[in-house]
Amino acid sequence: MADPPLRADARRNRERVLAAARDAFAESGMAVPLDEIAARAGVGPGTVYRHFPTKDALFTAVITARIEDLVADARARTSADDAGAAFFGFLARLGAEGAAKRDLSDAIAVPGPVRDDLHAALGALLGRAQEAGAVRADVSTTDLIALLKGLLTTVHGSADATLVGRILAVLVDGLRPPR
Amino acid sequence: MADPPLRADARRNRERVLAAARDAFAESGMAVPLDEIAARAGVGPGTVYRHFPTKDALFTAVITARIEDLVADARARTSADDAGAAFFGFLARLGAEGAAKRDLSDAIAVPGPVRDDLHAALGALLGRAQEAGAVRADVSTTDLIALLKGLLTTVHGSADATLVGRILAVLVDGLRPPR
DNA sequence: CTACAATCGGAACGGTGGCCCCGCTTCAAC
DNA sequence: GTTGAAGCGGGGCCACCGTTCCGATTGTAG
Repeated sequence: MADPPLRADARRNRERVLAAARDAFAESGMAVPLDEIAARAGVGPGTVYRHFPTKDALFTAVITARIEDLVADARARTSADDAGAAFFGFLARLGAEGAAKRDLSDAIAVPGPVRDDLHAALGALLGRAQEAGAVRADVSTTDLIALLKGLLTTVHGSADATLVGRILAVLVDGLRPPR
Repeated sequence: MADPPLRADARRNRERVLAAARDAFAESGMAVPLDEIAARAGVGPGTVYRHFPTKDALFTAVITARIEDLVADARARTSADDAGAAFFGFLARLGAEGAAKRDLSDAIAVPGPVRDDLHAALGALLGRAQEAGAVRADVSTTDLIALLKGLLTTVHGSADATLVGRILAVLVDGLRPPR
């Protein structure tokens, strides 16, 4: 049942493709042609398809790893700090990530397993923050994702470095319990 | 210099194309193939191009008219009510419109003349509301558009009728001057 | 009614991009 | 070294879609 181990060159190419995909997706999101990813990796398109059945699968592989990092980061915060700070810290982290890489906004916009991962991660943090009274109780994870979409799709490549901060300020104030 | 008047059938077809485009864009946004618009209008693709030089031009024609309606509506509110109510009323109106039609979210996301129109309309309302002290002074029109993007791209076709209300509640609270 | 020009329809073109096929190369077990 | 299989490359197929072209059609001026 276990797959036989990959040949050495195959493993190397797989890593190259993943690295090229990380860069390309970060710059241009899902819109980047698969042939360009292959070219950046120094392989042919056929090789990409040997390792990933579809372009979406490659995108999912790249983004899922990134989101897992973010979630691990957030989980670390959660145990140390209070739930409210963990939650808002995660939002800030998302904003910074979105400003640097274009793929997160595609990940949050397109329904699929990646979006579900992010949904789950946000849901856990949101729930704790709500129990602690740091966030209003009437917002759902779905609402939160909708609110973040605009942030992530707008901030990438903006010349204005203060943009993320201002948008987050509005979101944070709006998410706090009403007076 | 004045263009000669259109032939009767040409004028009729132009209206049919516009009506079909309104429906099609509302349902599927810019993603709808131009051939489908032509089919709905009962004309050939060539006829569409006789009246509109490009698909974008057709989209612009459809959306610009809609935004002008919204702006006129907002302007009417502005003179009657106070600036804060006019502003927040316009936001609610946008949310309702976005829930019903999918094209507004494309209009706000894609840079171009349509986006600029909306930008200008929002800017005027926002400025008045800020002068009246109803909205925090440190948000720009660009920020506002970013915040609305998520709302508009999420809300269309959602089964949850209360979604718009909850998202708007967060935005409204966040946009109010900080305590 | 005639004739001309405006208009129409839809087949065809060109570009793009995801994905597959297959002859050749390279690895690694023996 | 030999050899069988895993892996590779990239040309090419196909589907989609915006746009254009042109022969057929239809409105309308005279």
